[in-house]
Amino acid sequence: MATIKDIAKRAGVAPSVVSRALNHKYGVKKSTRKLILKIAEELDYYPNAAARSLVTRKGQTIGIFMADISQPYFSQIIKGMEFAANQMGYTLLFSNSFESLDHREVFKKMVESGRADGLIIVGSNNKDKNFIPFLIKREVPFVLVERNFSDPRVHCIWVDNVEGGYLATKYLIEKGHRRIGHISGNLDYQVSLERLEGYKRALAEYQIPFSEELVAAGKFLVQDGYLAMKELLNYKPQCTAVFVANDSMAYGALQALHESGIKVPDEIAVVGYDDLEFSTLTNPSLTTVRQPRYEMGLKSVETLINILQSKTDGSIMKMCLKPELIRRFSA
Amino acid sequence: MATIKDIAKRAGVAPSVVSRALNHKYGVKKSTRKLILKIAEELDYYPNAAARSLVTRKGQTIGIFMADISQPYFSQIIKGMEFAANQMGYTLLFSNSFESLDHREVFKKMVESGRADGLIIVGSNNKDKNFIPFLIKREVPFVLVERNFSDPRVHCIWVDNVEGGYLATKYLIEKGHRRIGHISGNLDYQVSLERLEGYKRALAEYQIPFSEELVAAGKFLVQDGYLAMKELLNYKPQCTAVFVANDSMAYGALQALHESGIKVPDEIAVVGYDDLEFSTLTNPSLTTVRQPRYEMGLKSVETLINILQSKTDGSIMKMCLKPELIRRFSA
DNA sequence: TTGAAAGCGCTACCAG
DNA sequence: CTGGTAGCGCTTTCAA
Repeated sequence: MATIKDIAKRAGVAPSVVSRALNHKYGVKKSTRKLILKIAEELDYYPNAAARSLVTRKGQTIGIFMADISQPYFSQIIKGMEFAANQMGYTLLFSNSFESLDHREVFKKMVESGRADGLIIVGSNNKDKNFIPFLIKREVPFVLVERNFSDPRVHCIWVDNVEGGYLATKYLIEKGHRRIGHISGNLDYQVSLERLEGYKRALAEYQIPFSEELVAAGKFLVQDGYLAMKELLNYKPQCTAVFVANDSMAYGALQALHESGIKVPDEIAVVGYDDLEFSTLTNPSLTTVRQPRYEMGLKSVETLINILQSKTDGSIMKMCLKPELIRRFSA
Repeated sequence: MATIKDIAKRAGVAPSVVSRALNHKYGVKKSTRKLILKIAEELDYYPNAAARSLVTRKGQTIGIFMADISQPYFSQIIKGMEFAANQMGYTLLFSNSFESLDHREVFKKMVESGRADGLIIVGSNNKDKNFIPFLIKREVPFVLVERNFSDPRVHCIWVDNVEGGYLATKYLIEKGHRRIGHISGNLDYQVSLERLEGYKRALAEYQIPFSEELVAAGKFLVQDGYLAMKELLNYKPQCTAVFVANDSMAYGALQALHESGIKVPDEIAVVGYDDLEFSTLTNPSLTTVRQPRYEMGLKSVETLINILQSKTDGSIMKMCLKPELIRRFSA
């Protein structure tokens, strides 16, 4: 592996000159730079990341903390992140299954080791309540995705969940439904509460009384949606529509309905939330609320890199993206 | 950030002693080690990865090259990899969308920069034919996943696709089907050819003549399965079953069948390949061939780490895993 | 515009 | 068992 010294020797200059030439900095004669570039090419030179990062204390690397890379929900977020990172010459370092690991340990491995220059934290369901304050105190540059953290020093990008719940429910109401059930997510999570609030807001707007028994709680898994739907079917008079807090649970609900021989959307209409790739493939295809996931990923990385490169005026990014209703055939 | 020197100063020893104590090496008095460990704890010391990797020339990091992290197909492979890596104290560095990038450039960024100690390459559809030979010449430790590369120096882990195709087809035959269609993947890919071969082998075993017109080719996408199924429906006499080379295309096929009002499995039985998570949710749920994806990911990382740590006897791993037929309700 | 030298944090070597 | 020192490959500073 060729080093900067090898190039320097061949070119008959000092290593420092080579460094400057390679980093496109001023202070190198045009002809010398040309020579150096040529030799670097010949020697197939590529800079050693560790050496560089040791002195600059930056590795052009962003640590990503998220619950589970493998969930389809995250795929578009990752894609957006990757796009932005590639554009700006950064590398992404994933800490998968972040939920189940000790946050402080992951932090050490990522940040204290010097591997990551900054962090992006996806999701709101952190078990360590003091983790965000901890990050602030440590003065680590970081951006929160899918979470609006109230501290004014924290950069946040999230989607308006209240609006999403509102859109879904309003759509059902305008289709003529009056008895609308809701399958919520885990009520410990902020997002679940917000989508529920949107649901209530729409009902209120149309003077439809909110009824506790029309709300069944799940934990975002397919199976939960299945069980919750069964539960809702027990209440009479039966609802004619249901707004489900995420697509996975909506798949479960669709299964339950199919099993019970209930026709969708004729007898019961279903609206999901997320717009996963599979939602075009269910039977019937799922009407749902799309979150701009790709954009969230993209923006989060862009924002963080701007901070890392001090290209910001110090203002804090609080970015609330808007959800969009996607009409298909389940409602 | 505390360094090894800070600890040394406080403990009244040399930095080298601290290094040895922290790395659990011999040559440190028990009491000294204890003291050092205590101080390290107090100072919240964590080693700098760049500094260490600069001198050891190892970063405990594995580079993963794959087509697209975000495809559900890869999720289980990644999980297996993560598990093994965590166990052994290694970090995974992903190069997503490897297919569309310049392989040599990714290589530089990963290996020549010193970021990754070794590589795992997932998938067989590399556009750069000479990439594997290039890796061999460079003497980079690497493992191939989902590909049996004939060179005896290359470690490979793959699933027996011929067997998989055979299992699927044989199952249909034993259910009484005689006119069985096949929707293949892109015939440029080795896996497609192999699954097709398994299909032919099963037919031959039962003396069912192979018919070219019963094979329609797709490119592994949902839409391809949809179109291929429509195509197969044009041929009379209609087939009574179809073996589809991956689950995504099977979803498309199911859609086409549903649209045409053809009952599955009564009129046409469908078998897929991969056993994606969603395959339990289709209507009817999909009978398919499961690949041990988690295990592949796990084994690939284990193998590579063993190589990196010279824990092998130099023998080359050629590991062929067996697929398994998962019976559900589409066939 | 160039060069010499210091030093980032760590490990490895060798002498004590 | 311990300590001093060199040096990994690079950037940065300061002097020429």
